[in-house]
Amino acid sequence: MVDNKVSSDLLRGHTDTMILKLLMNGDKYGYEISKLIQANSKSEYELKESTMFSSLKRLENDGNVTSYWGDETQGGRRRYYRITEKGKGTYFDNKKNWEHAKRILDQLL
Amino acid sequence: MVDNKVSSDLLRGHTDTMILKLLMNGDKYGYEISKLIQANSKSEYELKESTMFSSLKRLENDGNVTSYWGDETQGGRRRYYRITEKGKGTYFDNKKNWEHAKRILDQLL
DNA sequence: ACGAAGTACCTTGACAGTCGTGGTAACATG
DNA sequence: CATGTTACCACGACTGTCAAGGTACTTCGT
Repeated sequence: MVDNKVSSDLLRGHTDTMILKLLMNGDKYGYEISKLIQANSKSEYELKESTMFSSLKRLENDGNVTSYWGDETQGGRRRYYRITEKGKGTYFDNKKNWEHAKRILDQLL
Repeated sequence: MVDNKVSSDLLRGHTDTMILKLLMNGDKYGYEISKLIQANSKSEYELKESTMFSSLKRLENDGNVTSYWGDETQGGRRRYYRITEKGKGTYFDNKKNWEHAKRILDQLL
C-alpha cells in the first residue's frame, strides 16, 4: 500500500533529474550544465541560471552530488559537481516516476 | 521566432487542464470532478480538494469556466462549472504544450 | 589601449501552484 | 443520536522558478 499515487511534486521540478542525468556522464561545472541542457534540447528549453543554482544547492544538501573547486591556475575558477551513489539512485527513481506520471497524465489530459 | 521554448510553467500545474478536459464532456460540480479524476486514473492520482478549488477559482477568474448554483431543492447545494469557448481553446493549447514538453523531457531525462 | 561581450560564479526577494488544516451544513445509516 | 459521507470554502505554509542584481576574469574587435 506504499506509493501507488504519483507524488505530485514530479509534475514540477524535473530540473534536479536533468542535472543528475548529465552528471552520470562525468563531472561538470555549473555554466557547462546549463549550456549542455540548452544544446541537448536544441534550444527548446533553457535552464535559467538561478534555477540551476538552487537545484544544485538542493542536490548537494540532500547528498545527491558533491562539489569541488577546479584547479584552473589561470583565470576563471570553476566549481565542479560530481554525482554520488545516492544521486544515481535518485536519478533512477525520478526517471521511473516520470514514466509513471507520463502515463497517468496522458490518460487524464 | 515566437514561442519555441517550453513555457516551464507547464511542467507544473496540469490541474487546470485535467479539469477543462472533464468539462468538455458536460457541466460538473466540484466534488464530482475530484472523484472523476481519481476514478479515471484508477486511484493513482488524487486531486486534493484545496488544489481543485484554487484551480477552479483561477479558471473562473481567467474566463475559462463559468459557474452557477444547481437547483437542488432538497439537501446539499452544488456549484456547477461550465467550460467557455475560451476554455476550450485553453484546453487545446495546454494539451499541445504538454505533448511538446513531453518530447523535450524524454530527451533530457 | 579600451570597451564590449562572453565566461563563470553567487544572492535575494517575489510569485505561483499545491496541499494540510480547519470550518460549515445537510443528509444517510445503523 | 452518533458517525460517515456529500458538498462547499478559507487560510497559511511550503517549495521550485526566475527576474534582477552583483563580482571578477578573459577574449576580441577596433
